[in-house]
Amino acid sequence: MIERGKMMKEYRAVLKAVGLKATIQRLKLMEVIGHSGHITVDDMVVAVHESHPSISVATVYKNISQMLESGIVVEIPIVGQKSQYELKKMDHIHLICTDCGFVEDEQLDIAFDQKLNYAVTKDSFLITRSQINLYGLCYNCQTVVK
Amino acid sequence: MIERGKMMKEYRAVLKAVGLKATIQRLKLMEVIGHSGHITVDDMVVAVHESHPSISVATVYKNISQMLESGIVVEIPIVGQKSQYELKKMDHIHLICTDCGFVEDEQLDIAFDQKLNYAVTKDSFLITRSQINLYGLCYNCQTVVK
DNA sequence: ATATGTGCAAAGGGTTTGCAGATAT
DNA sequence: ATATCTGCAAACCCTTTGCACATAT
Repeated sequence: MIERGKMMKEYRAVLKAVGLKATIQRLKLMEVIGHSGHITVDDMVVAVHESHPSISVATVYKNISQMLESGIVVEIPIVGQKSQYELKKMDHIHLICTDCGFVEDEQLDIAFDQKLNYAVTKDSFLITRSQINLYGLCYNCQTVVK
Repeated sequence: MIERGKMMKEYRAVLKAVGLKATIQRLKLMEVIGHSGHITVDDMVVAVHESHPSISVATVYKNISQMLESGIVVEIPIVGQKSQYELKKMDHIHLICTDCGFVEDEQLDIAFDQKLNYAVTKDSFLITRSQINLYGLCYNCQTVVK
């Protein structure tokens, strides 16, 4: 589990732990993802280019795939939009604004967890990961006049 | 809200209600989606072709878009897979098997709803739709020896 | 009658792949 | 030293678009 805003050294350790070499491209990528919280591939490419203009799109894709496989990055599929990606952390809820697209994290509390376990028992379904997305309007988009 | 297994006449009414003409292509599509529960675009194309071989892929895409816009069909984005689509019904939970890909519906109960409302109040976030996907292993994939 | 919808084929855009040269360990 | 990684460009999807013909109302 990685927390937001970790520094390079810690990303190095994370990569090492899953057997991936700590290349500049990978470190920049993790920095970008960690800093943003959640981000699309396109935005990753743009952001990474700011500090390392020569990184290729292919490299970004290859690395995202590897990081997904190794579990250090997680996909957030979103209705009507491209998926976003985030560094692996505790399961939590996403509040997704259908107007501006902003994604906010919300802690998944204990009562919720119990609820999830209930579903397990009931259906003989072994849950390994929960993905809770609530779509609606963020505070800004509720109040701003269009 | 549409229930699974409605017949042609009812699909006609649904289409009329949102101002879409009741073409054979659309009726077949709704039938296929309704019958399957949840289905990918590719599988829709295959299934529709069985009863109506001349329907074009472009038509399927155009119709899915329109049905999403008009709200009679809903997208289910899934981690690491293509999105699936279902006819609009009450919000519910999806149990997604990460092994065989099977998607099962689970009723969203009242306690859950209260929880969602709590998030609203707390964050001034106006929820319009909830999407809860639980990933794991279905009963079959837990027991089958590989 | 006419506004919509369909099918075709071409265009578009995002993602993947293969390979030679570069890099981390 | 060498297994792994990067960048490039081509290949590959899946999805969208434009247009002439067909269809639902």
